Amino acid sequence: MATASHKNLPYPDVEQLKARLDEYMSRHGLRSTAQRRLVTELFFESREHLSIEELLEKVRRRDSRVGYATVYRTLKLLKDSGLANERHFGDGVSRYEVAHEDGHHDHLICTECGKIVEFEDERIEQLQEEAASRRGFTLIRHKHELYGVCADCRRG
Amino acid sequence: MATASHKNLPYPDVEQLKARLDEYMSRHGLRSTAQRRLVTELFFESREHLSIEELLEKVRRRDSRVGYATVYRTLKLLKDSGLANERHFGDGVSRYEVAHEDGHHDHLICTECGKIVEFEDERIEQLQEEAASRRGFTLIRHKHELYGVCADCRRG
DNA sequence: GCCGTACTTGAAAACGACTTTCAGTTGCTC
DNA sequence: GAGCAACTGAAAGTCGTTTTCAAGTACGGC
Repeated sequence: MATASHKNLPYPDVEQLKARLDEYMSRHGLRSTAQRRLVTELFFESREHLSIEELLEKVRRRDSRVGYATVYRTLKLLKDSGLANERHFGDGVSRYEVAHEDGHHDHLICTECGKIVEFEDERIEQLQEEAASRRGFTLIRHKHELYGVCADCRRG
Repeated sequence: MATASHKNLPYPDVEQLKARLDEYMSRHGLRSTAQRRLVTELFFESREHLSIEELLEKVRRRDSRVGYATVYRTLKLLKDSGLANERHFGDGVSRYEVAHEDGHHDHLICTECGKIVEFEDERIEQLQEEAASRRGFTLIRHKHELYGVCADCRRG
């Protein structure tokens, strides 16, 4: 496993993510291109929930010739490889986040400024499991989003 | 308030819903047309989570000349009047349900057959409130969906 | 009951966010 | 270094709405 020797390393270990992607790509006969390296690196370094458009913008600051379809396809690749999760927060656009290896989290979304905060609550997960099994369902996954106004916006 | 004198009345009291809609429409200078009456009646009588297309199909069995746009606009009207809720279950189409006057519920969705079951758990609502306020958010609404396989499909 | 007009309707065009196609480009293996 | 399958960007296509527009009606007033 990668070592997090610096406290101020970008949050998910970018080098490890790159290595996992390389492994996936070679296993599937995929090629390493300048565009893919650029898109995936910027994505891995980001801690936000990016839309295709937003990531494209970041990418074009470094190389203005990259096309929308390339970012789209690269995010699809990341999703397929398990390194990215696709999320929908009800504004009609897909957003992507780096997939944590250690399990799952849900989201709090500020309806004013769009800020997205992650949260986890084992007790809620338990109650979900209970609600599902009580109704005869075997739970596979869930979607749990809380919409509200964040402290900054309430003050503002 | 409407009286539920028959036990086998369609579930949400259709007459009451119609009355609420009439009230909203006259308050907003809107007109009662044959199409609107047909669309809203079929919607109110339904206990399902209908897409525009599905409701259109029901409507056209009674009057084949009704257009998609009319159903779309009538559902928008119902949403605006608070009588319908719009939901998104991740298959790319909007679905509508009759808005219960007595609070809120969430959904369990079968990934095999698409069956949708409603559930409510006050304990989960509490924990959500707690998760939000702990992070400085004032909760406005939430979205909570559990995806799994229902008993029927597991047997099948 | 008949008018006038603002509200409605259905068909079709427009929209927005992807998703796919296609002709030209480029990693990678031999 | 050649060959070819994978990749890329631009543009076209898809899909589920959403809006436009010309023709069709409720419905309050006469």
